[in-house]
Amino acid sequence: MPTIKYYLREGLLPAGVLTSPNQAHYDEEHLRRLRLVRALVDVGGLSIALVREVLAAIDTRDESLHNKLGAVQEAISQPSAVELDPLAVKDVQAFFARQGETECADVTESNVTHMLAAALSVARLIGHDHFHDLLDPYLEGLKIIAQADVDYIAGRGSRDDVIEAMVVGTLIGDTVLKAVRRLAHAQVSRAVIGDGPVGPASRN
Amino acid sequence: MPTIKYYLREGLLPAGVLTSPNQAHYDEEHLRRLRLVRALVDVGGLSIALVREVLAAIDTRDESLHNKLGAVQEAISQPSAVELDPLAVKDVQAFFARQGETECADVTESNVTHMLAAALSVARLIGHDHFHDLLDPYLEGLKIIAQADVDYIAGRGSRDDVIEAMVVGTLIGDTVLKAVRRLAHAQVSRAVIGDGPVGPASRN
DNA sequence: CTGAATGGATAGCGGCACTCTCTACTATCC
DNA sequence: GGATAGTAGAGAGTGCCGCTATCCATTCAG
Repeated sequence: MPTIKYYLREGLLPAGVLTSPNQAHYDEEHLRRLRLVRALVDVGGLSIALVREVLAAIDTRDESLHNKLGAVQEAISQPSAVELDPLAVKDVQAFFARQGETECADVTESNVTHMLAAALSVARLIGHDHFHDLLDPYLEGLKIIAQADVDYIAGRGSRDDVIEAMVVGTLIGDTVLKAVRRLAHAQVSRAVIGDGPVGPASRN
Repeated sequence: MPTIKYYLREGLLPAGVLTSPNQAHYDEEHLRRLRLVRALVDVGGLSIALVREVLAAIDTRDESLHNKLGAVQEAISQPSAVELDPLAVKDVQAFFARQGETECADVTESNVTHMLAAALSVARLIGHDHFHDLLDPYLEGLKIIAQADVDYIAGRGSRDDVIEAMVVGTLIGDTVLKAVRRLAHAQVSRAVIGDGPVGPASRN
């Protein structure tokens, strides 16, 4: 309960309707919002500040869904102070070019592309200078996944539901994806070199 | 530089060879390890404690690659104190059954399955009680991705390289995957409702 | 009228990732 | 040989973040 007060103070939850100077009323919408916040924090691993940004993006009324999705994506893709390797930047640009994407002259323009370039930069730094070869198969697999995401979102009724589904689908989806990827790795690994189940795996 | 001293103290880096009581020598291997640590922290977003676990898993000599992969996966899948929804647990079990996986009687046995169950639990809590419909298409896409990962790892020479590639591929791969997924979303979104580029997207 | 509870605001706490400082020593340059 | 600069190692301190505890005035129930 004190946590809720804290969230109210931080502006993550709208203030309740004051029925009297010391009694505020919170409706179903408040509860829903609270659960969304908890979901973003617990599963998405977002900081309070980031949650605030995401909520702001959600609450902006006068934007197209497409833009809103973009805003949410920007918000949840922290910049990470890694310095970019020019070669990694080139990798990203080449990837875009291959996909017939818009030019993407400046990778740092968007947090998402910046994040991608940063990841590839670090990969290079560790000596993995062909990590970008994975981009194409990744995209191939992700097209299937993104299509499923869109279908899922489309199955939602109201506009509010769609927006929330976008956020949830993106953030919880990331976590689910991570987990299922681990399972897929385990499956393939078992098929190739396998011995015994991977599940509990002897620690230490 | 003080950070390196800190990492040494925390046991993330092996102590250098003391050439004299106040002079230690660090070789290429140390540098490589340091860069790996920075990669795990910066891109993987792991805490110092988690990095220690991952390194411990890497450094354990007497285990099969398969088990080592499992250990790393366990280490980087934080439990998250979300309480599990029994229905979500059932979803996970049904998913396993569908894939002809090992029984998976206890979801909490592995951090990975626990993570998956936790994510689905939270989804249910927010009213998304059909999120598990996404599991199958996710796996379908991820099979392509996992295959690419395995091919990538197989292209590495020494055993040490393979192990590191596993870790890097898993953790940096997660980040890359996240970013590319955003791009795929943007692509599909543009195709469906699109207007204008998503990239910079007007914030606020 | 009294006691329990609430909203609002301020201050405090615990954990984490560093960062600073201090000591004891050594290697080096005049 | 002596002054200077540099390093290892260890403990304490710092800043931020996400809460949590306390306080006060009000107010509602009995």
